[in-house]
Amino acid sequence: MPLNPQQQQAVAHRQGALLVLAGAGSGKTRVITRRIAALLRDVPAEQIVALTFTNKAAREMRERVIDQVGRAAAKGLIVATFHSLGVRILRQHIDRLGYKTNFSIFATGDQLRLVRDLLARHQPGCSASIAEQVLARIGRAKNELQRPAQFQPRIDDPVDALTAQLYPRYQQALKACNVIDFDDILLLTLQLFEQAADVARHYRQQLRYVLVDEYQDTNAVQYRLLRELCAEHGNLCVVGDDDQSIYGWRGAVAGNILDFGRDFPGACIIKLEQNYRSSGRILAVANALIRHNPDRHDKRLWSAGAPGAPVVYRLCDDGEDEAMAVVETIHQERYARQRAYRDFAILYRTNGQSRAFEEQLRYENIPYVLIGGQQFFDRKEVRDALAYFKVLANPLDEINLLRILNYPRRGIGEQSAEKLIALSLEWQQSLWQVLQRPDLPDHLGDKVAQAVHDFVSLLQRYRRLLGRGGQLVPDAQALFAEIGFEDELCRQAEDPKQARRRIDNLHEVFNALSAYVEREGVATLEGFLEKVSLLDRDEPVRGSKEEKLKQDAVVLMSLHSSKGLEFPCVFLVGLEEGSLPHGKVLEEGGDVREERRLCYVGITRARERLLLLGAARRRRYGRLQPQVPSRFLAEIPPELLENQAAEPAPVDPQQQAVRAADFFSRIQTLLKTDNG
DNA sequence: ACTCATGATATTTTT
DNA sequence: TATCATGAGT
Repeated sequence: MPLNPQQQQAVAHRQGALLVLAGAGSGKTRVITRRIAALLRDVPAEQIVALTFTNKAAREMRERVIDQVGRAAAKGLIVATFHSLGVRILRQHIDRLGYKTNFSIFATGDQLRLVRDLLARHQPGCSASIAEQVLARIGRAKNELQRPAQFQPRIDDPVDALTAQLYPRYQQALKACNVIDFDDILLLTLQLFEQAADVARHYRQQLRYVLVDEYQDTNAVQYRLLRELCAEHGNLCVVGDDDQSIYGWRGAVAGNILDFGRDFPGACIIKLEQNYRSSGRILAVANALIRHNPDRHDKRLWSAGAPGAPVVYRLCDDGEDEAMAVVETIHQERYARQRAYRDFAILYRTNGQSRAFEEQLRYENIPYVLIGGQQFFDRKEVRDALAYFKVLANPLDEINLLRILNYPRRGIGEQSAEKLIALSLEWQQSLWQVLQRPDLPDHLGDKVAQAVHDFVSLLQRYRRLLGRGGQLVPDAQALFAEIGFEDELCRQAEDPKQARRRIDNLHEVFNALSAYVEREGVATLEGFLEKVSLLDRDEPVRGSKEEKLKQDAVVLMSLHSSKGLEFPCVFLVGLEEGSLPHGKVLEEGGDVREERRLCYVGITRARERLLLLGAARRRRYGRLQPQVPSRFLAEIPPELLENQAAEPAPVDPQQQAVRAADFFSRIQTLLKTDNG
């Protein structure tokens, strides 16, 4: 299909700043990839950098560029996430900021544990749940470019007061462990550019054409980073949609995209308003809703296609009724249009809302996948396994060292661990150094000291092995066999099934490791950890979002997760005050506009059919409460919606036969797979 | 060190 | 209402 005039204009643009306002479904990715392909004809590949927010987006973008220009022409082109580019730069130059270049990256679990430890040490008797709040404030401060010195606690805010105390200590502790957290990746890269003029100059000269996808999601640090990068050449092309800015709560600054014209005077601004995804009726609803937001780049999505089926709003009695209505419609649509299960998505505001739908889908034997919730690399056994890897790569990582010190149990109890930490503080030595001291028996007793000694020599042995370029996968497996990791998993499990799952998860880590080894020319533990901690897994791991979306199953996910995806048939559920817009936002005087955008994102996921649902009553925290329909419904002119009565549609016999057939085929597949 | 009871708490999560 | 984390008790 040829490009439309606006798309062509965006592709052809060369020098200076360019903002492409790409409405939902307007062929944004095509424009970026075509533009990169066009640039590659005039500019050496290594001077072009395209930045995305997800590894998946980066991977897809690179693939699509390669499709157009060939692998050879794309060689040297940088397509990366902000974070992976940051890590790449930091691995080269972070010593200029006083860290060692073998720094490791903390996952949120590691961060939380550190904050808890600090809290226990400096503010004993604090409720533990406060740690999460403090960590969130630290994260927000970092996203807003506030280092410990700049942090301004709001008066009369106890969490802020605590954060002001802990933030500097947190940052010190990270540095002492030679560790950086996620937000540091960007913050330290910026700091590097600001403090090391030669480094900044080097990258400015190397990266002469900068492209950014999903610009509406950039935060203050990313914005500054881009300014630094483009300070000389000014060749910055950003693509995004202010109407789809839904990460404000994480520090994204919608103002970045709104003020682009002012920030980069002379910038060219192009709007992509032709939509290639949704039916006319769906677009009409989307436009009607988003009009209610002030402060936006005015856009009006339009389609050359047909108006399509009516958009339905259905007010249900309660949550269960809502779930039944959804399932009923799935049956009808499958019957009438021969749709696959994967054509349907159920979108909600909060993950907790999935349950009623899961129950109903299960009851009807409809296959479904849940996206979100606990991620693979967040599971305890996986984190424990990774903790070993992290310590082998960076023994200064005290948090993970403590995590594995007595896991699996080896007789170094909590008392002894406390003692060791105290000694480390007293002697001003890292924990790793303390563990290696010959005089430990004097402080811990012989038995414990022996256990510590065995632990240390185990780690040293494997460190030496891996340092000499041993076989990554067999060595790792040998380590876990030696420490009895799987035995520990069995011992802790409540039932054999759980044990099996956990062991499978552990094996999945090895699979990921060997996939990494196979892919990479020079495979190192550090390299693997980097991939893992940036959530960058080239092979979609079992249970990942990519993997799940491939199956033929109804998809359940939060509105946030749905951004960037599309489905023939979308159910947007829980359209009630308190759910969407979310109650927390209403209570705390939050940003209702962002909730509106969230709703808009949900609507624009639909290609052919869109159903909006809500309940008149809902169980909330165990109480049945009356619900008020979402204000967003009132913002859509009634003539654009088909109101459906609450009573379920009568079931016709033929349809019932289809349902029965579905049921039996499910049973059969179950029987087949269960035989083994 | 493990189990059980109690009580607090309850958004969204690209890296 | 469900979940989780913590603390008392074994």
